[in-house]
Amino acid sequence: MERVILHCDANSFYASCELVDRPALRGMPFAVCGSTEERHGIVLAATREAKLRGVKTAMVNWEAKQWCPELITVAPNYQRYIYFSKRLRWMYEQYTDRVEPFGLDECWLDVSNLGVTLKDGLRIADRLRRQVREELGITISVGVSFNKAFAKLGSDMKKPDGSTVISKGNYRQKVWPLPVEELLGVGERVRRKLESRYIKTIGDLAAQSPQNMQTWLGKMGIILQRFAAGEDATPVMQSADETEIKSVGNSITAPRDMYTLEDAHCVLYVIADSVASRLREIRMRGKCVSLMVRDSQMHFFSAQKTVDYHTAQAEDIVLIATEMLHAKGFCRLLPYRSLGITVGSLQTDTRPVQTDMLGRYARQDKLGRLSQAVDHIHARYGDRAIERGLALANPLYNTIVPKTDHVVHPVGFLR
DNA sequence: TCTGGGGTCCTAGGACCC
DNA sequence: TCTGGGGTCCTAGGACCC
Repeated sequence: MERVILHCDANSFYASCELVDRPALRGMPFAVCGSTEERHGIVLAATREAKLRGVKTAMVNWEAKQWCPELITVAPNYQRYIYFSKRLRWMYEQYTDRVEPFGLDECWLDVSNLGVTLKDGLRIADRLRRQVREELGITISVGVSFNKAFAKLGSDMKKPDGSTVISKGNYRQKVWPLPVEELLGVGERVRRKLESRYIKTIGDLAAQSPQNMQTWLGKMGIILQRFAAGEDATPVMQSADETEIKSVGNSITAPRDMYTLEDAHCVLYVIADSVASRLREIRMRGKCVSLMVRDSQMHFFSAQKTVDYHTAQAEDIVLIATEMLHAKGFCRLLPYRSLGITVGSLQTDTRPVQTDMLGRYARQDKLGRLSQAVDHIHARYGDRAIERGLALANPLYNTIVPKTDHVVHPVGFLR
């Protein structure tokens, strides 16, 4: 039996949520902007009008101001977006338990368990759109198809509030003429590679042999060719099986370049504090620490180290990161534009911890209790209620707040 | 002149172990 | 002098998504 899959995409999600909360913005040129500092901030969501006019919506602030000097910038309110995202998902789950989120504002729904046809799928899509509009005050676009890749393409076709069916009867007309980069999984690099082989449309890609694609692009090549040919068989995941978190990280482009190791150390502490506290929030610990450095020429470097214990303590993370910074010769890269730390190889903090006689266990235990106390104080009296001495010593420390400024909305890709 | 942030997956080479 | 093979883990970098 044919699958019936919907892809629902909320339009200009951040901007739409802001409009619901702040109707005064209606008709005004505004954008939700991320990051603390004007110089490095970025427009996260432009007005729907900009999107409709085909103006790209992810750009740095100065660029946005050039487009539109009277632009009103709005700080993001991720708690609200998460609230809207959950409401949306709850509405989708009234139709099926197979709802797979893709970021905050997109979901695939597999409704084939209801024994429906694509035509019925379209009716569901239209009903959903109306329901979302009436109950949440935002609009979604929906693609209806027999696989996930085409459903996603469909949801891009009638914006800001429409449904599109891509069936086995019409995909050759509707999908194959599209430029290849519209396909899920084709970014700039892959597009260039394909173009050099005269593969410009999704139809061109569908016509390639899997063997050639494998040679050119490896595993990804085969997947993409299947997507293009309408042979994507990847399932929509059950709502119940939450994807496990595999890593937690933060990175920061500081308000000014970091010229000294003291500056870098300070920023690493800010980042490690944020990562560690987020790890403790989700009750995880990790043993693989990776360090990311970007120099002032925007060159990217990274290194990682796996240690033989799991931790959720900023002190451990900073220590490991700093060791790497020196061991890999990153000191020579100063000044830095950005720094980042990610902790992976996670396990839950309920797993038993190996004790030892070298004092490490005792130290971990002590640090654990200390940070627990600090977490409590932060939760009760705010993040500024208790701070590191470093905050007094280096003004850089207080200018960046990764945990609240740069919020998480992971996108699991091609599982 | 100004170039974000968080996360996942893939790849290729190397180390290590049995 | 002659120098296996497979599995697993680690590492650095690249690509993609929103």
